[in-house]
Amino acid sequence: MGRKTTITDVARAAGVSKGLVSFALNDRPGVSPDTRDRILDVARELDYRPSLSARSLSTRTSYALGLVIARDPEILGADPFFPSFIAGVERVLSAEGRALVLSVVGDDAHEQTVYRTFASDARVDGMFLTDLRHDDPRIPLLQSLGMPAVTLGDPDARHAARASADDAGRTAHPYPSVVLDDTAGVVELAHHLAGLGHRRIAHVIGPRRMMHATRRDAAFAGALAEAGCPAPIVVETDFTAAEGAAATGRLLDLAEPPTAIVFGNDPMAIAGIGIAHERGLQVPRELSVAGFDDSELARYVFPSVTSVRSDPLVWGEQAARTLLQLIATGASDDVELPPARLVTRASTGPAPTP
Amino acid sequence: MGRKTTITDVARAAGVSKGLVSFALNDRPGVSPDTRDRILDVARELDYRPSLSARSLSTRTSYALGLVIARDPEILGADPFFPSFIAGVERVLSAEGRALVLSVVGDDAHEQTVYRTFASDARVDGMFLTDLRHDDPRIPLLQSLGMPAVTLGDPDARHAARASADDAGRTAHPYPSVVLDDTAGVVELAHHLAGLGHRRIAHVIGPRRMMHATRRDAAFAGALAEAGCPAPIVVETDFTAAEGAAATGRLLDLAEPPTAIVFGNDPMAIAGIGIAHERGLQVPRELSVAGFDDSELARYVFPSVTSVRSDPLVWGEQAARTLLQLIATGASDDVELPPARLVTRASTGPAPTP
DNA sequence: GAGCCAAACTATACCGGTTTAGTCGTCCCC
DNA sequence: GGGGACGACTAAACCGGTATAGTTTGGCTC
Repeated sequence: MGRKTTITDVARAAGVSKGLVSFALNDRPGVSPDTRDRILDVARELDYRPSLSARSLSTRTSYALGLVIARDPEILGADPFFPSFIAGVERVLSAEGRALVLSVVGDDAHEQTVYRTFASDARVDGMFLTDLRHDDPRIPLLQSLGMPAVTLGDPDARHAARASADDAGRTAHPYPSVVLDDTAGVVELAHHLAGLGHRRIAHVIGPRRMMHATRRDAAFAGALAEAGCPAPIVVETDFTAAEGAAATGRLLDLAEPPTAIVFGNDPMAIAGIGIAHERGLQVPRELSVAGFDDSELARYVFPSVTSVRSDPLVWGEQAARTLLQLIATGASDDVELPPARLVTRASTGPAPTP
Repeated sequence: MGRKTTITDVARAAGVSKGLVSFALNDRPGVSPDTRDRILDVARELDYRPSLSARSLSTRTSYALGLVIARDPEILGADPFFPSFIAGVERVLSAEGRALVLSVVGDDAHEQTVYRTFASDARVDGMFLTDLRHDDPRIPLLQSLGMPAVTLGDPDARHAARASADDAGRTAHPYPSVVLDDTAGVVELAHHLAGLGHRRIAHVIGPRRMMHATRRDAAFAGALAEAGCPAPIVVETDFTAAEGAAATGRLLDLAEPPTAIVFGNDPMAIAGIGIAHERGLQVPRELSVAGFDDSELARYVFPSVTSVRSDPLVWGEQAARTLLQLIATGASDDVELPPARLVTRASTGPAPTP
């Protein structure tokens, strides 16, 4: 079987130089319409496909984007966020002939190495920054590596700056962000629970070093205060169902256990319901439970789980689009997605009367 | 800031030709020990890293492996198999300086395109074939594209051939396979349920076109027959919690509903428990439920779910190793992993007495 | 009709590696 | 001491594109 057809084959068949073929294919000026058409015809006929590696070498572009996930494999499996996010990214990339290079790392040290390797190998043209952390070290790292990136959420914690007098004074972050305001849904949830008469409420959040954990914590506590409720009991976890279950156990062991528990993701909420049932508590009659992300399973457990719907798929799509634009034009605006909304289901109900 | 150091820089600094540097770095014969050491020293000092794209171009190797997942994003999120599998693959690849290129596609037509594109762009050096189908069209496709691959499970359905007289006569499959015998766990499960006195048993399986679905179906039915039980009621689903729930509903509506339901994955099992509870049925007192894969959540719902533990992480590791070996040496043996084992938990119990 | 300019096209130098053909020197052997 | 073999190394071709400098062609101007 013959070799793959190269640009030289096309040039020879069309009777022109290979430089001109390159021009025609990347439709750049300097090619007469007739010639261009002829070249394109020949290329199609020979089923010519430019070699990615040759192109990468001369353009210093890899036509791929990178995603490094720094979570324990175990958690990754339980949390539906990333698969959906990836699917959204893919939807955009595959249409553009680009690929997604994925890396899953356990520890932070290894994480740095992967970012460095991706950059120095020029394996990707840009990266997605998820699970943003406070003063995220990856931002200066990527900046020093000259690697374009897009962040999921605003690395400057604009919500905090908003309260301060000098909003304009905040540090401009170097990368465009795609923001999905999760606090909106959390606030709705706080009002929902307060409205149901709950006063002793617990908030089981993800790792504090991740911005979304503290951001939601602040939003939830703030909204409860506004509604005249006491501050929630906050428990930090690593997002695993195991820690969600453990946290629930500890909360229910308190002298005055909460009447409602809000979890940072759905798997933890489902595990929480499991613990409650194990102890013979009725949900929501004796304990209300809510989750986050609104995964498929939330609808199908018993009772179905009240959750805050963030849309990882759309988030992925938009992040991919933003990153591609940044790479192509050198600049890209921040994008604000529709805020997360509360989805009320059967796991939340009126607070039990004492 | 200066350009990246290239092989020419190293050659100049070491006072040799760049060809020799290449030899030294890929430790090939024809370089004197002294010179080799000197070159390596210089390379280290200059922090030289070969350009991936340049190397790709001249060696026709991309140093990346590909995984195409043909599942609906929604299902992907619910099923923890892939994230764990990917984490396992990554563990091996990152140590080898290779990357994983991922693609998530919804429909089959698009699937073909992605395989073709990966091949014609030479974006990957080999591919993982998961969710093997009967007479899987991807095998001849990849073969015709000259793309190395490794299959998860045996595409020849050896378990069927085993029964036939002429075992040697079966078609030799072109790709090495990494087999994790899931039937062992399914058989254990059948005996477990039969031993508990269950007679009316349902099996909610995944899509029939996937080999593992029919394989497990056959194994389960066979083991039940052996144990003197009637044939199970089989329901085909798409692996979503939604269809798992729907199937459960239909089964419980039967005039003689099953006393035990076995599901093809854990999310469906959890959804099944949800439906049972919704109808006021006690699990396992009135209905026993079992899942598959033994995901984290299975341990933490109420009641905890009896499941068959397949080990996606190990599967991913081994598949990566096998594929790398195939690519490097041109041949690789099939690998047999420890079989899946039953994990008994609280969701299965004695059959209710009529 | 000489002079000029732009458009269309060619030739060639890259990109940064690998690989092959060829050069040089040294040791060995008869 | 001449010839062959071998080890160490260099020069240059090559992978398949893109980018740039240079050449041809045709039309327009005065």
